[in-house]
Amino acid sequence: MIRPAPLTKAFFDRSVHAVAPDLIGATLMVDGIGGTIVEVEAYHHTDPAAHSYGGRTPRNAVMFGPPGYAYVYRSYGIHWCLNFVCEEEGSASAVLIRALEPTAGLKEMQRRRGIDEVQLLCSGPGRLCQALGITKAHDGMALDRSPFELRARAGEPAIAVGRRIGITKAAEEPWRYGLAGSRFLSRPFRSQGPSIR
DNA sequence: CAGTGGATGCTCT
DNA sequence: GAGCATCCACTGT
Repeated sequence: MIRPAPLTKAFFDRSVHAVAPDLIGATLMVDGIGGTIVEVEAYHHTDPAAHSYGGRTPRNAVMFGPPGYAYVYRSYGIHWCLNFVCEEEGSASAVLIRALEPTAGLKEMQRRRGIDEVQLLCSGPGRLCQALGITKAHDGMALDRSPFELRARAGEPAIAVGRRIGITKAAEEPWRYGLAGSRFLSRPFRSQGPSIR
């Protein structure tokens, strides 16, 4: 059996618009718990919706560092959100991880989330961070080392494209990517949507 | 289902 | 003091 290749820093050393769709179908684990990435959003440094758009601050500092690191921030005072920092001409871009299909550590995820429904364990950026135990402590950690474990997808899945969720600036940009037809998305994509691959 | 509003904390102006 | 890259509970069909 062929084991999928680990995602190295070189994988993230590309445009965020290339990395984001390539993450669909990849495996994300934290301390052995996680699943398949089924939904992400790209935030380019020239994008008004990106946290880095207004320049470097203490919160977004990791985005201005090298690619292949986790950027974690607090959302609405309650939730954590996980991003993967990418390279774009030495600037500050990142991919927001929005949903996983849980495959490993279901019982622990259910305990952390306080629910049993597998469908709702990781279907949303806040939910998946709670399920995987991601907090501010993971901000700035390398993605190619423990506790993170990332593996490339096998095959070429059909990828749905649509507008990003929950933002007001540049809301019309089609920079949300999902595994077409997945039951684990945070929200469905419009119809079959425009699809790539 | 769709729509609404509250919880809650931190960052930046 | 405003504004969130969210989630959940609740309402009304």
